[in-house]
Formats: sequence, C-alpha cells, structure tokens
Amino acid sequence: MPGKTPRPTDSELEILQVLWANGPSSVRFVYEQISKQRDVGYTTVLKLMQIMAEKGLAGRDTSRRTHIYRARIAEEETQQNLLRRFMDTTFRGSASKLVLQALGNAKTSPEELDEIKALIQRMEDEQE
Amino acid sequence: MPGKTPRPTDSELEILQVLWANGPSSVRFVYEQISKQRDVGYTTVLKLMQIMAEKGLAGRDTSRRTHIYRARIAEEETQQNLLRRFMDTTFRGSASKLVLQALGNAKTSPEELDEIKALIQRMEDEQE
DNA sequence: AAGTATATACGAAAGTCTTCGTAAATGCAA
DNA sequence: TTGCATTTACGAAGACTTTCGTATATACTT
Repeated sequence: MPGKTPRPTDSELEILQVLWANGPSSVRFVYEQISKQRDVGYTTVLKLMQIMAEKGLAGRDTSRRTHIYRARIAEEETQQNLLRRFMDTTFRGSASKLVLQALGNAKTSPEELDEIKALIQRMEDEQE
Repeated sequence: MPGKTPRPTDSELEILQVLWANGPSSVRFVYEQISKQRDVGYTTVLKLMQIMAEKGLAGRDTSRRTHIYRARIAEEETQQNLLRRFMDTTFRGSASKLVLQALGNAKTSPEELDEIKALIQRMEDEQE
C-alpha cells in the first residue's frame, strides 16, 4: 500500500537528482556533487539523507561502515507528480500555457523541437 | 530597485490566482473562491493576504473599511520565474523533457496542439 | 441607542525544513 | 596500541508557513 504521493522538497530533490543520475551513492559522494553547485555542510547532507530514508524517499545499505543510499522513488513518476502539481498551482492546470512558456523561454535545440513535433504528430494521429 | 525575485508559496499562489483572474478583490471574495476548492478559515486567508502585503506580493487600498487587495507581481513574469526554477530542480534544466512529459501526460486539445506546433514552426524559422 | 454582523489586528501554536555543532562509533596508520 | 580521520547519530536552533482564536473597530438594522 503506497501512501500519499511523496512530495520531496527542493533539497531532497537535489539529492535525488544525484542518486538518479549516478545510482546508489555514499553520503560523501552526494555531498561532493552538491558542493560543486553550492555551499553546504557535510552533516547537513547526511541529515537530509537520513530523513529521506525515514520518509521512504531513499533506502540504504548499512551493512558496511559507509552507508550506501539509493533512490526509492522513480525519477519519471516523481517528475510526473511534481509536474501535475506545479501545472495546477502555477498555470491553473493549463498544459499548453506551461508548454508555450517553457518553449518560448528557454533555448531549445532543433533536435529537441523535432522530438516534440513528432510527439504532437503522434498524439494527433491517435485522436482519430 | 527590485530585490530578489519573489517566491510565492503555494498558498500565496492560490490567492494570487484569484487576484490575477478577477482583479482587485476583498478578502471575503478571495476567501469565497478558495472555499470552493478546499476548507479554509476566513482569518487564515486574511492573515495570508496581510503577509503578502508586507512582503510586497500584494498591495491594498485601505481607504475604506473593507480593504481591497491587488496583485503586485505580474502573472506571466511570476510564472516564468517559477517555471525556470521548477525546470532546474525537477528536470535538471531540460525544457524538452519537461515539455514531453507535460504533453504526454495531460490531455491536450487539438487546438492547443496546433498552437504549440505553430510556435515551434516559428522558432525553427527564426533559427535560419 | 442597542444589538448584530462584518472587518481588521494581533499573537501564538503547530508543523516543516534546513542547518550544523557535538558526541560516539568505526576503521586506518604509525 | 595509540592516535588520527572518517562516518554515523543525536539533538537542537532558527526560519518560514499555515492555521486560527480572540480582541477590537466599524458599519448596519431595528
């Protein structure tokens, strides 16, 4: 029985990104990755990861001295959940408004645009 | 001199949505709109709006007994800021990943898809 | 004028998140 | 073995958010 859909905070998401991108990792490794981007204390990261384990966002192997943490929620599924919520609160549920702003704002490469066009084509085809 | 880009919380965003959609409004009106969607106390909304005025997210006309509040940050600009942050934390900055998930997930109407296709076309044209 | 309804003001409680200091345990090196 | 480095454990402070009870002010109604 899965409880409510988990709502990782920004800090937790920061850690999850490292775990998703690199697989199971030690606290030190995660700490080093995050340190590249901003100042943070080692024990701060440790504490966050411990809490994430308590919450069920992460699991850990404690069989050795250096514990190894792994993400316990899937990347895409989590993104879906967060995206849905974000779309609701910020764009009143309008996917197209969100997409238009996302595309209009960031520089998107031609390849990415093609990818998106292909998806739209597929969606339109399905609708018949 | 604008300070840092404002970061409205979910509750504040909920209120801003009402103000953006309906223009300057009384606390009671905002309270009634939000009440349609979830349970909330009148004084809770009042307090939030007072805090928003302190923070500069909202302005208010206190010339009459019933104060009238208005949004003091623009809708699109705020969406842009929040979107950028969200894209970074949740999608590691990848606009296309976000867009693909947004389209793949929600039901988007043919009209909206056309709109998006048109935008992509425009962007590709500009790139030559 | 008295009483009722509505509005704002104030403050505080409860919950969460982030941060980190300090202590204790564990492994390594000389 | 002794000492040093690394790791986890614990706890607590500080900031922020959300919530609402209570008090006070203002207007309306009869």
